[in-house]
Amino acid sequence: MDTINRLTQIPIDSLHVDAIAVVTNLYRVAQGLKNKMEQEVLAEFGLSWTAFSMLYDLWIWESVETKKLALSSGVSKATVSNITKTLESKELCYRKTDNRDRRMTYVVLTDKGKQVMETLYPRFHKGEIEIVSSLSKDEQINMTKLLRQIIRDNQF
Amino acid sequence: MDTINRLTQIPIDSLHVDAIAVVTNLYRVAQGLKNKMEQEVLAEFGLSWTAFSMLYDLWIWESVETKKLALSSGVSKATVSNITKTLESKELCYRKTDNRDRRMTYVVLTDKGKQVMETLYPRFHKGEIEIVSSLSKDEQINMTKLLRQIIRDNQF
DNA sequence: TTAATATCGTTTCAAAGCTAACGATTTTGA
DNA sequence: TCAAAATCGTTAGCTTTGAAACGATATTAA
Repeated sequence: MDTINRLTQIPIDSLHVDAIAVVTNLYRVAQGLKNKMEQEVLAEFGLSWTAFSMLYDLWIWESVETKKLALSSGVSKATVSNITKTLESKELCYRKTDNRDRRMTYVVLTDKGKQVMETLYPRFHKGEIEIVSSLSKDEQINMTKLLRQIIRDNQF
Repeated sequence: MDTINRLTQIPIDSLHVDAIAVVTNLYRVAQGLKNKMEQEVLAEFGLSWTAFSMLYDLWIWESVETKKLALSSGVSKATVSNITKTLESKELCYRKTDNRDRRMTYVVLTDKGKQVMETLYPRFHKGEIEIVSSLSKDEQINMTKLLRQIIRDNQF
């Protein structure tokens, strides 16, 4: 077969249609996920998806290094700097430089931040459940397995 | 069982851990995907992920209504307006108002835009393949099936 | 010891992105 | 027919985002 795709000029048998489908649909779901959550849950609290994601980390770990926040949320350290500044102005967290290594900064959750998460999280979780309720429990587990495989191999 | 999660105060049997895992890992992969592509492929062409996504639509359909671009990319119409403005300044596309309904605007790919896509797309596609190569062909197909299920049920 | 290198977080600047308000156009309904 | 409502894309004003440059601190190497 020497059939050539009209647009890409790539031979059809070397065009990985399945790979395209995975990437396209993956991003579409993530985008929909983010938009839905921001509009239906987070807007009321004046939080962006990333801001929530950081607050969540702080909720779990109490205090987290700036660098770890960036890695965990998949954004640049500049973004972490900006967002924690916003969160700090809302008194949801504060910054604390490490005395042992004064280059490092810890971000710490305030009591107010904790209270916000306690009322916010149940609603967020409800949204999560709604979104993936299209899948059975087994399908959810399988999906997670495949996603983790991608994360591991690409070091995301 | 009346065990209560320490943080959330939600009874453990009503905390849908599988749903959390799906959402978390899904977003992480999408974010990694976007970052990798923007850094390794798109940066060289001065294009963002969304800008590329729109150019791709234009490449396939030649001309697309602004509204459809927004839906397809999952961004607001204001963003489409901004990005097409940027693309227009780079002479990769131009705008054309519909004569039948003068409220509507079509975005059309220029020859230069077409040329850019012809050299850019093969590289982008290579990146796509790399990223999902962790999965077998069957796993890719299965993943797409599950993702489409979510998209359909949530109307993403 | 001290100069070079590395690491960390912030700042700067530009683009991306959203909501809301707006003007222009079309459709609807009385 | 013609005012009210709906629809479309842009603009205004804002936050988010990242690359690069920057200062401060720590580590390494000679």
